[in-house]
Amino acid sequence: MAASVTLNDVAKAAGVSIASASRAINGLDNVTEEVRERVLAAAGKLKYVPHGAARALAMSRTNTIGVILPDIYGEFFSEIIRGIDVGARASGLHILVSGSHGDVKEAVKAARAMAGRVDGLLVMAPYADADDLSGKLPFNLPLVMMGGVGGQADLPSLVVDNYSGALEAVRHLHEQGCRRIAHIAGPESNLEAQDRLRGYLDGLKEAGLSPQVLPGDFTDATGYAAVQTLLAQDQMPDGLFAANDMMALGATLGLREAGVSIPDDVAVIGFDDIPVTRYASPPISTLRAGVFDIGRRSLELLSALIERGSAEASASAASLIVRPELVVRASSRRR
Amino acid sequence: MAASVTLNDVAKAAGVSIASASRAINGLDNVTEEVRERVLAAAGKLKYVPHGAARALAMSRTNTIGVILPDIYGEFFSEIIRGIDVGARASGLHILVSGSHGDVKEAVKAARAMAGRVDGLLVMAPYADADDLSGKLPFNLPLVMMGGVGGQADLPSLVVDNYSGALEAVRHLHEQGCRRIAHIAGPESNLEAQDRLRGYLDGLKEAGLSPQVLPGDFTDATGYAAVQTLLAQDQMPDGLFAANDMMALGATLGLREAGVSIPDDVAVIGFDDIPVTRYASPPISTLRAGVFDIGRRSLELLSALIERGSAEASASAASLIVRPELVVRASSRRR
DNA sequence: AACGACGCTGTAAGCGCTTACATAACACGA
DNA sequence: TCGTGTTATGTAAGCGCTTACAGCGTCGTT
Repeated sequence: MAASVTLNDVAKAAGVSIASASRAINGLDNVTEEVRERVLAAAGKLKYVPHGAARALAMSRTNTIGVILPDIYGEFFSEIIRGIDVGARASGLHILVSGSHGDVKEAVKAARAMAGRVDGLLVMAPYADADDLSGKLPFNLPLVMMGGVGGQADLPSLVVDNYSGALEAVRHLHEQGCRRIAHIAGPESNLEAQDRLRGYLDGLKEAGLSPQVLPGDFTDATGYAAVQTLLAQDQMPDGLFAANDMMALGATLGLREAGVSIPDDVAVIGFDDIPVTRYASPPISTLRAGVFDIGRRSLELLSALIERGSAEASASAASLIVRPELVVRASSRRR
Repeated sequence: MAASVTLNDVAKAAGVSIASASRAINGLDNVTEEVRERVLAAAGKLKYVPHGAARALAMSRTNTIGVILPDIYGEFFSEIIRGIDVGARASGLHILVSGSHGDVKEAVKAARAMAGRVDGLLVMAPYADADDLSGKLPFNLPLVMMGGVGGQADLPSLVVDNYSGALEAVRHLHEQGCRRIAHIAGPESNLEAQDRLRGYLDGLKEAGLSPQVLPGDFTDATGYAAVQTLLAQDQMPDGLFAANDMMALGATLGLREAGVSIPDDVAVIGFDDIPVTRYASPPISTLRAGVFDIGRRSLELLSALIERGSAEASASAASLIVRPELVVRASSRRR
């Protein structure tokens, strides 16, 4: 079914041995110019294309890295992928992506399927029960975690300081004069969401305010739903911190529909700084986690691990912690 | 570096031949229960993970399909990928993605790199000079084009009827009372953009209006810039058709800043129906190309090609044409 | 009791490629 | 002229896996 013309065919057509053909095609220097030309000519005529799997098997090198994300689309992951893509191009690597759809088992399955097809793994698995992962993932493949792991996280990783970010969000709203600050939380089993919730709670305690937490799952729909809940109660909050931007977006949509003024009646802030926050009306304040950079830097880290022996390097690899940056836009700026 | 424990190790540990080990692991029925258990136990203890490349080489089957897009991030492509992902999961396939960054040569390079690592290719290459492609791509790999090709398009493909869509957009604006309808075009070398431009021009002719075309490159920045140009001229248009949603988004941003009312002063419509159009304010009218479906259906088509012998199937594969659907939102609805 | 049929297991031949090693060819200085 | 170093080429051994085929023990049948 697949590519039928092999290196052997090329070698025969050029009248040389398969070894010479291989050398000529790979640009090694120990071949006569004449042979090289003959081989390349033959390859061109036959439309020869090297067989990736065979090459990978022979060299145990794939020049491909596997990427496992909860999902592979949507603003947030798209931005991560962009970062990875940029890094990968710079390192001449290809990427094999897979979505785990929020399931640890799926993530493990995906990782297993990638074994032997990639030189390293970039994994984001913000699952609370991810102890499984650490045990099952590393079939001595270089691995970089994005965003922290459940169990004993001794893996090299790039994590966002979600707690501090959330704290900062709350402080910001407080400074803007908000006194009733509600929080739309992320999925309960999501580690990042948990940290953001902790930051929120501590922030409110610090300010001496009483918290209100609404459930959410990181989608705009739940942000919208949360607002409906709020609208139905006696007193609206005057500040709203959503655990991510998509929910903040859904929330502003709901507020706008209800004729609530942002930020005057309710100040809103999200988390992540995905591109769409800028187009919203009003543009949404957020904590810039540098999503793009997380992707790019993770890849660079992984790439470095691969270059070295991986095993030793892996041990030395510090876990980088990214401190998110407060980005104040119209949705929370009161004058 | 990579996975070190091989099937051979497992076989030895289980005290059986490598063939039996293979059979046990792959769930074939011709093994004693006892042997199977021994093998699986050994595999578990040794943390054996099958080597993908080796398996691929031996079976000439990868269960992976390659996806080549101009870019692999951003709302539009993200949506395509989502469609592909959904389809792939349904068919038990993995996806190897690559961005061609708007360059035919890159696309070809990516495709070559995928040879032997995928069972089929899903390609989007809206380049005007894509004749090269048709010649160089098909190393007898099943292939489905998304969105049409430059040269003689005898390849199975899924294309959007951009011309009709554009025509419809113009008619809609006209019906809403617009009499000076400007167009923000896509990249000149982009086939889809060309068709949309043609549709626009024909639409204006049909309505007896005179056209005004502004350059763009599908990014929000150029949509914004186009509006600046318009604002600087004597008379603003009262209708604006952007060749894609991102530019429409940038345009509305610019108009809003300038205090121009949408849709009363200027009615705006985009193309593609990417998710963000719904969050914009006002929500943007557009032509729903069913981006998600294009991804999913392309994959299904490809998957079918792979199942059959590919070659013959390829010939019979009709090119599906998707007619975009007008979605009217607040940005162009005048009452 | 002998024979074929049947089912499990092992042996070995690849899949297409790279690469260590052997070989051959050639040029050089002595 | 011969040995030696240098370089181009070929041979063959894998990389880890699947799978056709052969081998062999068992059982049912006559």
